[in-house]
Amino acid sequence: MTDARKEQVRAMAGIKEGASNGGGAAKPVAQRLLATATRLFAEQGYDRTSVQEIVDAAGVTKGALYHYFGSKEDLLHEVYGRVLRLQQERLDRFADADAPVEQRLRDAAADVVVTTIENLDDTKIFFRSMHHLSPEKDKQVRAERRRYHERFRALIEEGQHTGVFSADVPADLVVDYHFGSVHHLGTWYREDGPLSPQQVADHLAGLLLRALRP
Amino acid sequence: MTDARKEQVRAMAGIKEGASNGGGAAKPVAQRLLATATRLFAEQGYDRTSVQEIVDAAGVTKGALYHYFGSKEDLLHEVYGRVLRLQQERLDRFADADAPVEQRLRDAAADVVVTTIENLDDTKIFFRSMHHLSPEKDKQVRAERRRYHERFRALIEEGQHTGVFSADVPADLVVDYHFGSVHHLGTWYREDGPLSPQQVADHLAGLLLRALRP
DNA sequence: TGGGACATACCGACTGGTTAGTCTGCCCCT
DNA sequence: AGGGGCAGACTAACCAGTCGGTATGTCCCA
Repeated sequence: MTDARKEQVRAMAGIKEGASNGGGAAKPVAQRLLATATRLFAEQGYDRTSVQEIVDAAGVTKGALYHYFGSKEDLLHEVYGRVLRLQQERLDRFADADAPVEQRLRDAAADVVVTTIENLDDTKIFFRSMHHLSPEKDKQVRAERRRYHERFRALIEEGQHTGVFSADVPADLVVDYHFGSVHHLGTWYREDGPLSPQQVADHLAGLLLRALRP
Repeated sequence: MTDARKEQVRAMAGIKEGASNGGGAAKPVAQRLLATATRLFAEQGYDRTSVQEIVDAAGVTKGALYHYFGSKEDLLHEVYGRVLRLQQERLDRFADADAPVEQRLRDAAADVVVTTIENLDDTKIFFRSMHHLSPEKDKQVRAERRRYHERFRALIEEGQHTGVFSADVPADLVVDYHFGSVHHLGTWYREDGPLSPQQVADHLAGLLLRALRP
């Protein structure tokens, strides 16, 4: 299989289940491999998870994995791409809405918390294993992250310029402030804990908005 | 060398330089090994750093490393112990001070930011590689971290009970909120950036205090 | 004061095990 | 009959930890 074809297959690995997949048949192999790898990376870390472990857990062999993916690192990169696309798309939606800036920021800030918790495996991997990427892929991921960061910062600056947010703290720092708490969710949030994802999101967004009160 | 003796030597690895070390002589080997390992772990991650790399960079051989440390993991654990002891000691000092609770919380919150930045290599390792510890050491580290967390939470609860902090957000969540931003420092803070450690600390402590205003 | 007994500090070759990735070939669908 | 989709044995590299060995003290008793 050519590398270009692999690219296509990787893109398809994210498609919804059961599209062209009749009855009780199992997930397509590429999808199953990515899902299995995601879980294992989140549980044990990237370096501690061997390719053999992944294929065993997915019920296939190395031949299958290297048929669909070019390398172990490709799996990691795939996870990153998924998270980045999802969060960027959602941020854009909230930031472009027709509402006062306080509301847009609150909604965007809360939404990223909810989607982070709902994809906690992906985001755990994202924050914990970023430095395992090769220089080129790392550069690409950083560029996409910067785009996200800047969109978020623009919201805060808008509020600062129009006077609804305090301007005596750098907007950049506020972005990292909020994403620190988002980043940290993977460390402490437990599904069986006392707070629902939405409750956590409301609290964190509330704290951010209050910290920004003039 | 017995294991108990190794314990002693490890404890000494933290001593100040030049105590019984005359003239221009290099650092003691154990100290140099730990410092080198810390730097390499922070740069490349624990799993990506081989023991051979560490001893090469420190200018010794494996024999020396295993003379002073029981295992590669011991080096990691040593870094953790250093960070935990330092931060717990400082938190206790600020929390026990004779001042209004707002002031004590502000000082403690700002101090942990400054010491985190000043020991950014250690804290990078701490947050990124915690899950590389063996179950027993992990348990020990978690216990010490919980003690730290609870001391910090007590400060917030005190303020909530006396009415100087808003009580409509769980104190636990506020602790994780702040430590999220501290945790995150290793990702974005650059020594050559526009803000000094103290400035970052003042901003972050300010944001926390404002978020807690009733 | 000299010398044996023992400890410390370190060297570096070696071992057993693991790992990512490759390659050849079979099976099945079209 | 030709190629996509995989199986599974294989390889070359690497890695943590071990172990026998050496050099440099230090202590103690004759």
